[in-house]
Amino acid sequence: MVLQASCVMSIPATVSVDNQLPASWTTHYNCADVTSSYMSRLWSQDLHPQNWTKYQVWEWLQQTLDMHQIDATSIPFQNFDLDGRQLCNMNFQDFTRAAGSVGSILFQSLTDLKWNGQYGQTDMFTPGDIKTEIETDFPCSVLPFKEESNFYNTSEMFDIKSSIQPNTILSSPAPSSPDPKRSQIKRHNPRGTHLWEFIRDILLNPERNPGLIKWEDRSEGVFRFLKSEAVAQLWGKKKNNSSMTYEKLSRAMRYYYKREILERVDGRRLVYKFGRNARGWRESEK
DNA sequence: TAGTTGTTTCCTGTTT
DNA sequence: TAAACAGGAAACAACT
Repeated sequence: MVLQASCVMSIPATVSVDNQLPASWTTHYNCADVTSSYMSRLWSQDLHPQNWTKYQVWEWLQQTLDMHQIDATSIPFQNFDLDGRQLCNMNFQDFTRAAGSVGSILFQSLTDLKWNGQYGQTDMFTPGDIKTEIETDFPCSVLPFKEESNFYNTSEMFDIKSSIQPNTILSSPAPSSPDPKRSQIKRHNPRGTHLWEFIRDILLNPERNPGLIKWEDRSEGVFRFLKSEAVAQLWGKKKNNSSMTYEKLSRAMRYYYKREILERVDGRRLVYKFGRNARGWRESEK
């Protein structure tokens, strides 16, 4: 199976198959409704939560935690040694009992999956066919912009981390539960979302970012900046850098050529192309 | 504490 | 002539 574009599982290539529990979904939506819609898209094409195996429950659990940037050790995984049917039978109180303050987030996520999905297929993805990517964030770029500015309003972001009480440290993992060490794998992504991912996610969500960047050739990954300075300011806003300009942004973009995240498009101004190391932009990755 | 990474900033020269 | 491109160099912050 393939996942939604921009939502690529992140598992180091060195991790063996049986280790390929959700190691690092680095997606970090900060807005609950966006998160839920994303999760719906992510899972809806596969299998109703009722039909999940224990493994799939853990997959969902960890992905949800990663999305909210919640340390996986902050909830006792052994409390989720359940299959999908048991999980779906849990009510809100059960979730808060099992996961403390994180329970409400998990409940919300599951509820959304249960009601917003389109199920019926039975080819739930297996660890082996999950595309791997170490540092993919699904950034906040899909957050709705303020009408008047088209820019992020970071103050509106839902900072779930700050609401988590780290008082539910996993004392001992359930024998078959995801390895907490694995969930603590650190990725070198000091500033959160990478620029190219930020750009990618604007492209993937044009309805939320009208007229900033557009695809020139979707299948080839060619895109063009329509409002280069606006994108730069948007990026600056995200990075809390009011002095960001397109000139600086484009310099950062050019560094991606060497890493083959972007390819040069000669002779065309404001046009870039995703390279072979850019993930999550292809329609086939959806 | 040093090294790494991913920018950010500044700059000069070139191309469109 | 302005805007954009190209890329070197140094700085910076977060992280390993």
